[in-house]
Amino acid sequence: MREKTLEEYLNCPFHLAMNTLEGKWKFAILYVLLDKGTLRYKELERAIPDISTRMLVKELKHLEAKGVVNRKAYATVPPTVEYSLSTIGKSLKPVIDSISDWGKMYAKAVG
Amino acid sequence: MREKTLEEYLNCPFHLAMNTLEGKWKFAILYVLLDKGTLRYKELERAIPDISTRMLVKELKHLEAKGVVNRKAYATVPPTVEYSLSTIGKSLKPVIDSISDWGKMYAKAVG
DNA sequence: TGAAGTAATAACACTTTTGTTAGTAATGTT
DNA sequence: AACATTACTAACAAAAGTGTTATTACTTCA
Repeated sequence: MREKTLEEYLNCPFHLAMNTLEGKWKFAILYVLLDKGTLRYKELERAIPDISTRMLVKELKHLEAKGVVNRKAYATVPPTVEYSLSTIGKSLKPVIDSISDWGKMYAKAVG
Repeated sequence: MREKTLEEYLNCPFHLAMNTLEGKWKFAILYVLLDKGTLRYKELERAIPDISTRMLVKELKHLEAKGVVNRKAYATVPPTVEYSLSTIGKSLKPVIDSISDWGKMYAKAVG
């Protein structure tokens, strides 16, 4: 069997998925959007205590670029921008549940 | 409903599980050990091209400390140290599969 | 006129993660 | 006597991730 290159390791489906899950804040954003559906930027900020503007904007842009989050802007004053999960974003739910379930199981197992 | 604190966000089951999955190399280590069962340190090193000694040692220690990996040392010369997955480590397989499956699906969906 | 509100952006600093290079101990093999 | 082998360790450097602070534009409300 052929050796896997570093490229293949890092661009494998696992890491592709991890791109939308890893880091300090992505889970919180996905969790809130899964729970609430559609939220304005400010509502997201309030729903995720302690996140900085910088990180919230950065992660939203990242998730939008990946097609996981939808962004809709309205020409109001003050501005209105709504964020929600795309269809593919919503499909992350069972993955997130699988990860969380293991975490619960692990917490019990190790005490 | 009470507000979640930052602590609760970061020590939640999701992030607890992510501790054993995230980063550049943990997946490769888990993947190889799931596939091959038990491997000596040097065999792991050879099975994961481009990983540095530093990172391999560091991640193995981390995973061992989390109870995910077992380490067994023999008093030979040169040293023999065998690594394998613990029972709870093996239980990560369906989680890893779930993440990878989403990655495959995503790759098809976005082209 | 001035303050309040929303959705950002930019510059800089700090922290965490990862990489690089060099080296160690012990013994069997050449 | 020198060398290869294994499983590491330590010091330092670079890169990536995250945090802090200040600032913007526009309009409505006080």
